[in-house]
Amino acid sequence: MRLSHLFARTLREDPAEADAASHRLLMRAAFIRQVMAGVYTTLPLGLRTVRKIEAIVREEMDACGAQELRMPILLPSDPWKATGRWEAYGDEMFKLTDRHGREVGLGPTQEEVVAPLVAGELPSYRDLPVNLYQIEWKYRDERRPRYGLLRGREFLMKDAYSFDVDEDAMRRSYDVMLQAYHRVFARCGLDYLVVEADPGSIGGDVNHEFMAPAEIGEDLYVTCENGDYLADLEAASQHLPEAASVDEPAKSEDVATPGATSVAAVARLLEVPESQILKTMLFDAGGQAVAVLVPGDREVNEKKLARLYSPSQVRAFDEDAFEAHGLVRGFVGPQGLGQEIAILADRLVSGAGNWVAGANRPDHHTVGVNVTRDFRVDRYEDLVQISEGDRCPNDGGALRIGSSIVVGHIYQLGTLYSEPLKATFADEDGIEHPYQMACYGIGISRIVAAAAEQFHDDDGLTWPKALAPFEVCVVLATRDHEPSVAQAEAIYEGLSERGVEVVLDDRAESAGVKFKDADLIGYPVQVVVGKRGIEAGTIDVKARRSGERTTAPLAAAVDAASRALQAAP
RNA sequence: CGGGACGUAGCGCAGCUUGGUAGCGCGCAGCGUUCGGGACGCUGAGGUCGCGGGUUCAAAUCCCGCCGUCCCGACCA
Repeated sequence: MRLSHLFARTLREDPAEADAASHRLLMRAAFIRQVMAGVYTTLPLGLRTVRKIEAIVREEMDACGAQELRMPILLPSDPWKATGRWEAYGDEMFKLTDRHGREVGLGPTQEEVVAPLVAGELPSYRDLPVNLYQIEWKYRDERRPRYGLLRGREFLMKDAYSFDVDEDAMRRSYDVMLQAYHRVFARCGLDYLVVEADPGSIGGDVNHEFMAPAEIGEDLYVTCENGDYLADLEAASQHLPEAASVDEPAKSEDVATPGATSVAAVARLLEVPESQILKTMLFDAGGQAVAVLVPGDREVNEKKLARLYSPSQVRAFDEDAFEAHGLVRGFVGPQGLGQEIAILADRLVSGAGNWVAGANRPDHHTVGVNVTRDFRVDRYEDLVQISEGDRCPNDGGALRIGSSIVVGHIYQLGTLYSEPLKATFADEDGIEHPYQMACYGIGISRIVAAAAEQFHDDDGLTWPKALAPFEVCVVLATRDHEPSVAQAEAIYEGLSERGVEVVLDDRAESAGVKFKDADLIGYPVQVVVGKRGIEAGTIDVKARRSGERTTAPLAAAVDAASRALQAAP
């Protein structure tokens, strides 16, 4: 490819709407252009990177026996109503009406298509297992699309679905894919982690998230400073601190705290540490009122709470709920709460006493509050969000919180979808059973953004060679010097013949522009051919990521470039 | 959905407070010079000032409504 012919106009300045590094640089380097919020055109350079990721994914999927097919994006609503997801997905699913007034949707994921398909084709246990995958655009009407390709309303995803006769077989299929996923992300050159995570709305039991650590990432994970613990923040637990020696229970009495509805305000007013305040959070769990007690310097992890009450939905009390229970928002304490409200406390609460809690009347708190004497706890559970510095459950080391981008997520679904969809096979005795399913997603377009987040510097992108749109750029750093032009052409041809993905910057631009563009686009290796070098019989090779520059004899130019590429990450 | 900001040439922005001929930089076109880290000079093209309504002799500028984009929050494979 010659840059003079490539549809790729770089931007000198950061686009106003781009904030995230990946968004900014993918725009500037002419990989993508925005069409509307969360929807992008993929330009030729961007598409080459996408195709490389697709190729890696295809190879690994095919190698572990999965078969590629293509399912529609435009979907009938009926199967979605059968699984309850037409409602559950809500406004996040794009829904439209065809000319006959029938409801149809754009696919956010494809269980509802693949399960009936397999049921129609593979009616017998003899036909199983099978694993089907596709690489196709997905549609989700995100409440807030953001950060360019990181959270779009349209995104490219590899989704796979395995079908097995029983749970053991399903777990075997799952493990094969788990290993394939490791190979995919390793081959992409990404820094990544695997953690067991919260199942979210897809449901199912076991699931693993593949996370690419990046500052901008929205998914938090927890590690131990000693490297022996790794978990999704939503699932992380901690080693409980030694129970502090509790002072003699003090006399409990009400104090006026006008307007102090927040932990911070109460702490300031009464001059006590936030950790001494007993925070009482109220939730509705499928009609059951639940009070959750945590120390004031802690947050409730709603996902942990939700798991205790699954499948009921857990949501924070709204104004009406406070009123219905006669509670004063901002001044709630556990003292005297009726049996109709379940009282859950985090395990941290058991180790301390003489709390400051809401007095259940406006503008008052109660000090010297102690469990049993002043309030009851129905259950102690692990309910707090882990914070930086908490103790590792394995060795007590300090826990650290990191942010990451989820680039892959795999789930053991069991019969969650096959059952409502009546997707069944006959066993040896002719008895019908729902398939044991598992599903496996990789965000292809998200990997582009995640890699850009992980691999860039002040000058632009620094792709791993597995993902770069081209491996080598031959920069012709002169316009009129005929011998240089001829040598650049020769090196370009020589690299092409060796199968290197090479681009020749033969544009009528100044050398400075070409250098800046080469850095911005992030080819792993640059070969600089100019008058100065050619007259001395040399060319220069620059490794983009390391910045290392070497000068090589002109006769060995192709070898030098190949070596630099070999050495590049 | 709640809070905030922004919308003026392909891109980045000024002008708006205090209404009166629509500007700057980059990019683009032509000519010349230059030619290894976003070159220089001269000439030139390019804008319903997001859309609709209102106030006014006069609106990019003031008022009302709508649309769009981004950021924070809530939510989320």
